[in-house]
Amino acid sequence: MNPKPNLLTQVAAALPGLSKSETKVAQAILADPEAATQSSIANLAKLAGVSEPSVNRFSKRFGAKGFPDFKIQLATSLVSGVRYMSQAVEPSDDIASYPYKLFDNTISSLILARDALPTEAIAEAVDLLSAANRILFLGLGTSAAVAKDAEHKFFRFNTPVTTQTDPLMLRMLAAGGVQGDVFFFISHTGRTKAIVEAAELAQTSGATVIGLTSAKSPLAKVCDCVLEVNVTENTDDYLPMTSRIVQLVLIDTLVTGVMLHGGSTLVEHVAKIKESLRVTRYPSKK
Amino acid sequence: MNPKPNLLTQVAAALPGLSKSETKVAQAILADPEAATQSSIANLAKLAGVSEPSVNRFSKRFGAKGFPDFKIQLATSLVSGVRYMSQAVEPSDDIASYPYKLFDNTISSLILARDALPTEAIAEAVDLLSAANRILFLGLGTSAAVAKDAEHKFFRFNTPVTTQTDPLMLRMLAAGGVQGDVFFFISHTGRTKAIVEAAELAQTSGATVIGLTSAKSPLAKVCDCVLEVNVTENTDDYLPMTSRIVQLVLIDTLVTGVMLHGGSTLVEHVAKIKESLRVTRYPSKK
DNA sequence: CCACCTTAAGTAATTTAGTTACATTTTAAA
DNA sequence: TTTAAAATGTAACTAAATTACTTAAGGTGG
Repeated sequence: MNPKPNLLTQVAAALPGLSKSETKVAQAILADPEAATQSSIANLAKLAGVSEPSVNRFSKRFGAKGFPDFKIQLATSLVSGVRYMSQAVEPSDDIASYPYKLFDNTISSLILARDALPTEAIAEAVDLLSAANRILFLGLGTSAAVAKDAEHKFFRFNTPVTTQTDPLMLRMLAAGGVQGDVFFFISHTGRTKAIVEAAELAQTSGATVIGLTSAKSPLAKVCDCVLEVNVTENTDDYLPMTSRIVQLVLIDTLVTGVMLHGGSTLVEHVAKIKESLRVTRYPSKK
Repeated sequence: MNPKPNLLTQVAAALPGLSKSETKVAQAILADPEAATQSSIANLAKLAGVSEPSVNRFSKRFGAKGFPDFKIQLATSLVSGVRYMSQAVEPSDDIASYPYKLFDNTISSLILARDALPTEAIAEAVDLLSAANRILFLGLGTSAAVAKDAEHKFFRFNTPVTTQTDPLMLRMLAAGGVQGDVFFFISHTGRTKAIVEAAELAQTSGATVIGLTSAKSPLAKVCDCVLEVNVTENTDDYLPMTSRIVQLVLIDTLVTGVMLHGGSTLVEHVAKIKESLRVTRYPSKK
């Protein structure tokens, strides 16, 4: 639907197959993409140590109409200066770099996820969740926090909603599923045994099973509806971080979908619930 | 540090103060920013129904060197086609629009937050967390899920970490704080009474108090270290969504900071913990 | 209420930047 | 070693953008 492979990534990927001067141009651009978007063709040519037409040819090779067009596309690959490419955090990073890297990586993941949203699955999940008599959000570890967040969001609707992290309770819940129940399993890897087994049990029990996981995982195989989220964690040495953010935004999408599905009645209901929280807060001045 | 207010937002904001032809240009650009980045000055002038120099003057008014430069800046305001402006979800939205709006809004918030990161406070919080004997992540409602996520992340370090959502337990915990304890309060509004009161108690008890909240809120006033996150929720009719995402990424930043602070010893410890989870998963094929 | 001044917008000339066509060099193959 | 094809550079050319100038519009003081 939105096939827009990032130009900067493309340039990096094409590097090995480029000719001598084209390589020089590519390197000059990759060295400082922000600067490249600002320079004239003469400037960049000088910087790369090649002639102007070489830069022009380079631009056309990547599908641009010419150099100015290339610059525009390049600028689009940068998000307000965010380098829309994965950058691992290194031990040498300091306070001036790692926070930005983390935000940039998260933003990049969201952009990639946005360009590959499983809209049909989302629509299906919204229908299933809207029709549910009971919803169970189930995840372990990091995904438990995601499940908890989902519970909070859906709690504001009229449908009973639960989370559970005890594996034994999970099995019992899953085994006791009935038609009308929607089991929503969350697992980035889709390989957590306790989750996959619970999903199998739920599937057998006649309940509806939705999975928020990566494609072709064991969990995906046992779901009625799979919400695929394929995020490659680039911070392997450290901790998984970006995938759950994407999961959370996807859940926001489902919340919004259910809300729109429910129409004004549901909106009013949610407003009422929101209002009930007012007294727990100190009033704002405005 | 990175003061880059978004051009598209700036244009929209400047609209009321613009002259007749400048307004026309602004409208033409706002109507289809993507197209504007692709057109020539002649094209855009025709589209807006003004002369070419008007477009040029317009460009300069917004700090650009000229029209081409303006186009580059404009392209930077768009993230791979993401409209880097808040767009409210409307009842008329369907599956083809609302998921993208949600992702776009989240991405926009992250970009804005990234350009206003409280780096000093982050550095301070990292030092405090690294030195802590015990860490308590405390939030209610949506922030409870954020706290739970933080707990999961910090659990992998050597420091004892807890969360608590029962308001009575919260008070008791806070009252019983000792030096070496780090109370980490999470509240988007910073106006939740139970949280603010607990923060006051913790403050009095001699423990260190960190707040992840918005600036100048009641909570911010009673913290030793305030991590300001100023996200304006643009989905007022529906549910708070983007603020917690920013909070989560900020916590990721803290986790990374503590990790870097701890050096190789901590990295090894975390690797060991990660390894311990392996047997709970089905092996991946590769 | 009119004249003048200030600001805004358009026209046309100029300048700058980018492109194309062609020449030269390099490289690989026969 | 010759030859041809691919790659790169030079220079002429084209298009686009900018500047300087002119005209028009709107507001203010006489």
